[in-house]
Amino acid sequence: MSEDLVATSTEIGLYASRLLRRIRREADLPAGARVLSILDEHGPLGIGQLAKLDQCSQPTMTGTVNALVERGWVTKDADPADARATRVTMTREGAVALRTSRRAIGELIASLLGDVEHADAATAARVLRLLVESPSPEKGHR
Amino acid sequence: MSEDLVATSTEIGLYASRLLRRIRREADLPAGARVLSILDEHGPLGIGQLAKLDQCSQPTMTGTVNALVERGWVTKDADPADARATRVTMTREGAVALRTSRRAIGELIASLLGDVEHADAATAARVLRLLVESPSPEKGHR
DNA sequence: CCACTTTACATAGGAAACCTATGTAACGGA
DNA sequence: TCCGTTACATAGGTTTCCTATGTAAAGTGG
Repeated sequence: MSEDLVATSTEIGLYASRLLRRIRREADLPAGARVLSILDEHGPLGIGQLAKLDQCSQPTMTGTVNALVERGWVTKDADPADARATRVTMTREGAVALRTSRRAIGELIASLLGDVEHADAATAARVLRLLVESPSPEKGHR
Repeated sequence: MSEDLVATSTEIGLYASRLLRRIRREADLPAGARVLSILDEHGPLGIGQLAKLDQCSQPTMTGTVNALVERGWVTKDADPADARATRVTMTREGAVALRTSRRAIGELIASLLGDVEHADAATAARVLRLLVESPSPEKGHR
């Protein structure tokens, strides 16, 4: 593995960390925003499925979803086929909130990007997506 | 402002958020790692200067530095020229810890990158750096 | 049809990494 | 010398995550 690549990767980690704090401060990226994104993409899902897709623990997702319910951005209904399960569905207010949040963050980042080539921004987005979605390197046996 | 650009920017924000959580879980990126990076780049600095460079509040930096002192990764000495100020200096153990942490994160990300072109990874790093370092868009007056 | 495991969530408790507001002591200029 | 500024420390709170564990419904083998 090239030293250069490790160095570049280190930078990505470092800057991602600072960027997130900046977004949290200057826009406001609630934990629930990610969940709304997932529901927008996949439609109604259960708590466990949401947790898996967002790569967090199930209790964390329970809490996040409850917070979203209180805000009126999603509803929790019983799954008719399985009394244990829950179906989390985005409400119309949730869809509005998602659009608003996306726009705020998008515009913040776009303004910070300044005169960066759009193609370079797209490359960055693609690389980040890959980083998030690629499976974990197996450690040890498995 | 182009809709496409806003969409790309939104993705960058979303993926940065997920990436950071992934790094925290799979490598282990202590809050202090960023401070060590800064000290490595700039040499000994005061608390306030560190806070400014890391873009966090001064109390947060006080806490982070104290934690680093407890771990033996930095020392706090009085500034001989100013009794109020503190000089935070990285120790040899801190330098080792920084190298170790960088390597762990770098290798994690590099392995996740898989067969992404190195040039694309470098572009992503450059874009992220810009996002972190470009000044805030002025909101309103000043 | 009755244990027994598994699955889907909920609850409890706690840790990390931030923040704002405020206090204290030294510095520095009028 | 007085007073505003600067450099930190402290207090107290929030957000976002975690592990461990409990509960109830759903499958499953005998």
